[in-house]
Amino acid sequence: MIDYADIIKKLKSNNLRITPQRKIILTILCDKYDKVISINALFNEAKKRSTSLNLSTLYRNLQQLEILNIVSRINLEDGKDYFTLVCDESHHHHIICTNCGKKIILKYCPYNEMLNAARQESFTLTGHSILLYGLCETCAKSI
Amino acid sequence: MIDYADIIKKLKSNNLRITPQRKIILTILCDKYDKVISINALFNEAKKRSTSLNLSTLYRNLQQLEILNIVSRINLEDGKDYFTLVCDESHHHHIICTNCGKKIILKYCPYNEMLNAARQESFTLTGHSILLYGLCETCAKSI
DNA sequence: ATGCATGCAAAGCATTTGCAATCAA
DNA sequence: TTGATTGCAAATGCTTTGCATGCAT
Repeated sequence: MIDYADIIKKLKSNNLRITPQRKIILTILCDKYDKVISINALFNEAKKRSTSLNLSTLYRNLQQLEILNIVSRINLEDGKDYFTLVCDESHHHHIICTNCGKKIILKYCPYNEMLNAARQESFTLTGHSILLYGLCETCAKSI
Repeated sequence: MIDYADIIKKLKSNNLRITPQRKIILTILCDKYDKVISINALFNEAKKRSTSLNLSTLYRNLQQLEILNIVSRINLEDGKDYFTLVCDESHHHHIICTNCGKKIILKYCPYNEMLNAARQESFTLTGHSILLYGLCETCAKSI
């Protein structure tokens, strides 16, 4: 699993500078490595930790981190984007807790079955998106 | 499959009035019943057909039609919303041509397998979204 | 006649961008 | 030193809303 130090290396090797703003963004994402987090939640968390961070800086950084495949952007059913550290580079999908954002890697992917279904309709598949919503054990108990 | 006349009935039974704007929106959606269409494309098509239609009227109508389960809103990977007539009320997913918007009903749904995967992680599944992207036969040939 | 629907303009909201100042390397 | 990065403010783009007018029933 990728950790903070690895990410810093990856940034350096891409000629990106290690600024206080980048550090705080990455620290928060690492702290919440098993959750997805919205831009606003990330921004508020950064404010709590009393580091100067401008919203546009946050947007710009998330874009860069996404391009470097350090974070991934997940569009949930509420229409908003959420972010999370990429922690498994092999093909997978997610189960996400709609209450706390906890994410689970779902290795299962019905790609072959879908491919067959697509072929029957003469479609050439180029991509797919699968997202499961639910409640994690903790949230299921507390709600 | 639901057709124009059915939709008009459904609108009337819900005390919605049959205005020229509603007619043009529904006519376009019926003409393109096998495709998804973006708000802008729908708006431009309406202009072509030379009927007065304001963008906010379009937004308002699409919201109402969605609530009545006459159209469904699909959020594609480009982040934009697309609309299409609901033409099969039973559970299904879609394969969508990224070139022309053609949609195919995909009856296949790996829900049970996903349920098992979720259980293994102690997640209670509450929803899922599956979307396949591809090229339809026509577009695959022409690109 | 009634009140739902529309057009218009303004407001809202999330995100992006231009630019000068700042700072990491 | 110098070029990447930031903060700020303005701009952008999409969607929603308030309100007076119009129109379907």
